[in-house]
Amino acid sequence: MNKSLDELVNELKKKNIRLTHQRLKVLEYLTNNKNHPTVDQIYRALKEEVPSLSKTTIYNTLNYLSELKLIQVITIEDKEARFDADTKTHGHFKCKSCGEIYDFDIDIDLSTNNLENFKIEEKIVYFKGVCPRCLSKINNN
Amino acid sequence: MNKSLDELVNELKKKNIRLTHQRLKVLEYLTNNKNHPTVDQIYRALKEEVPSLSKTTIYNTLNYLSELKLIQVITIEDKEARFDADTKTHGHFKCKSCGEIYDFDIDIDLSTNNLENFKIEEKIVYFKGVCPRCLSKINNN
DNA sequence: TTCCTACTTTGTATTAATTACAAACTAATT
DNA sequence: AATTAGTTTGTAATTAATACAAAGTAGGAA
Repeated sequence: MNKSLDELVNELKKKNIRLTHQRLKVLEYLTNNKNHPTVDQIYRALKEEVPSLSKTTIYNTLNYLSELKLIQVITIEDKEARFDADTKTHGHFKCKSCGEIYDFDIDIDLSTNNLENFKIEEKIVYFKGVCPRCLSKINNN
Repeated sequence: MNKSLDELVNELKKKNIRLTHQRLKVLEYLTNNKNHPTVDQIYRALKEEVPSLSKTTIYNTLNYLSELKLIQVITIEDKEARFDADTKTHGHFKCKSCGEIYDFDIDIDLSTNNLENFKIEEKIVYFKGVCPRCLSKINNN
């Protein structure tokens, strides 16, 4: 689902999860910035508004929210984790040229494999290549 | 492709890649152990036969071989990279209960998404859940 | 409103995978 | 056998992420 901030806040309230200023800010940032930010990006952006903010809090909050399935972790980069407020199953495409990460729909049924007796709980799909913008740049040179 | 050690060695020779004892041992280990080992597992296994072996060499070799597309890196675990001598596009299923990683075929065409103008070079598919062995254990308790 | 307490935040220290680097070594050719 | 470009090795550095304990606070109780 692509939930609004209000919907997310209501889910937290329903689950009796303490609604701290920091958690609200992180959720707000993620719902407003769908560009799959890293911990460091979130930290640097929020540090201005919340000067006391600690990176550990960002880690705590993001880990907690992803346990609660309110956000999604993306590890398409080997090094740094990225985060996505959109928790529906969808693919991520990483452009090897500009580094941008694009969402894409997985409209086919991925479950028809040789995994008959497996209980599938998560489907993670990452594609890598070159995005249209970078392709057109290359072609115009 | 699921290549034999000989085939891999021939590919290295063809590409004029220096055939060191260490590289051969790493390739040999990967072709004999299809259980997606980590750097540390490879290191500990080969250290006995090649006492001088350094972990940096393992990293160097694995990075080099994956650049050459002779092996595949699996980052289904956030922490540690795993390696696979099978370079054909296939999925990896991780059992959340026992940690085992299973290969599975991707027999459907994954390219029919909203990625019309993208140049797709790599398709990475990770599923997570519970494997049949663990499921039957749970059911028998 | 004030108090209380369990939960949260924060900063620092630590962990652990990976990379950087330079000196010693070696595969493959001359 | 000599040469050399490329490789291995060990140590040090990097860096994302976690552990931990002290200080702070949300939210309910009195």
